[in-house]
Amino acid sequence: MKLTIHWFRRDLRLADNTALSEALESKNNVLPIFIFDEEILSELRDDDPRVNFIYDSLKLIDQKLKEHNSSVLCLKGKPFEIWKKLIQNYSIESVYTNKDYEPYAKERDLKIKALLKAHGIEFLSFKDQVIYEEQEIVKNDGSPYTMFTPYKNKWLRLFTCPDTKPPFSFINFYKVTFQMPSLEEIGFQSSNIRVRNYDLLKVDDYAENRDLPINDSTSYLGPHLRFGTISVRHIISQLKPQNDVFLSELIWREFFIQILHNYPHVVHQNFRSKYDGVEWLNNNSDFEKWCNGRTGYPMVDAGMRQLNETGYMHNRVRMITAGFLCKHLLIDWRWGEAYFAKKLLDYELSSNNGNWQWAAGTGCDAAPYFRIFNPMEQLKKFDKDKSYIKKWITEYGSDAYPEPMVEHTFARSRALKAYQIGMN
DNA sequence: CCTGGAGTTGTCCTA
DNA sequence: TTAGGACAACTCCAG
Repeated sequence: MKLTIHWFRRDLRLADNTALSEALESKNNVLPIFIFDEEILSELRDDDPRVNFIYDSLKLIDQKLKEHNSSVLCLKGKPFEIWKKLIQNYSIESVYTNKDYEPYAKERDLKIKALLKAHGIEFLSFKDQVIYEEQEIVKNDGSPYTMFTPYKNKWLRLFTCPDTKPPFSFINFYKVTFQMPSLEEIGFQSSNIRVRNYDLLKVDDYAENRDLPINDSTSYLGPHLRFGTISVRHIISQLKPQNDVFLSELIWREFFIQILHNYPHVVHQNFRSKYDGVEWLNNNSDFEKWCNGRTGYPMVDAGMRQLNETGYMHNRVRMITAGFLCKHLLIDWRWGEAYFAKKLLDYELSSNNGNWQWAAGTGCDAAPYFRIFNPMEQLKKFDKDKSYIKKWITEYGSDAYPEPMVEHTFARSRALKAYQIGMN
């Protein structure tokens, strides 16, 4: 008996899943699989909360399938080796996936597609993660956008509310129940930090609250978009006309996905080489203070502590902490980017990279280099009653809280000078 | 090809 | 107290 395989990656849901729906319409039974990729996992701590979240999400899918005498086959190893074994053990006709736009994933998929092809197996991938992908929103001459506003205008001009996939019958799943390995068997243990459930109702207050870090008014959609436990089509189909500011943020997400695809050099280099000459100080002990939230600037420290303790950080505070690292401490944005990548539950290469380059002033459509946030001004504006900083800095106001590690005016003019000298 | 308007999220100084 | 301009030009993009 021939099988169709649906390979789950970052689309960890049954509802409104493009590739899965397509697979279930093929003539064969569908075996869903997931591969815990050793090459990615080996970089992580053994209590990484994101692995916990992936595991929990798979467990939910598996439980649902088990109600229908089916299951998810969970494997661990290097994807290429795993696929070699799968080809031997099963009679596979085709493999269905949702497209992934990150450099590592693109390369992985190319290799596996070639491997499958050599065995006469079809590899199909579908647009699912985004509304418009890399080549769909382009300038009239066919080249990609590098500025957000014209990109967004084109996006909105083309946009029609997407159809979500209708519910399906479970009858076409392959009727085998595999036991799911435990988290420990995968080499991980449970984490104290948890991904929170999303709340689409919060989207209504987004525009007025997005600048106020104390208002717990965020939707917490980030990790769910990252791992596909909700579909972006579903989110957008729930939006009202007055949610335009929130929609804008989803368009930013697609803007940076598109930038990463079309300009892959941004992963390691400045989008604008003009700034390649900026000499970073890259002081290790300064960096450590920033990481640990002990800079002496409460807005920066509160943000870093929120990140360290919860895996989340408010949008406004991400800008302030990032700007502080690049401008006040003159530390290479890549250091900060790597730290956020390690800690953020909603870490996404394209957005993280795009926004760090924005903060550093080296990116496409970035903040001008001379725009330097004043952390005390930001505190006055966005946390007037100091409730956010007091929430995260318990020793605030006591001797235990450090003095500012660098004086603002001095750091500001030092940064301006470094950028002016480094620019070409 | 030329042209003109515009560009996520600020801050500081001066009048 | 507050409003306006400087910061620094440059590149992008549509017409």
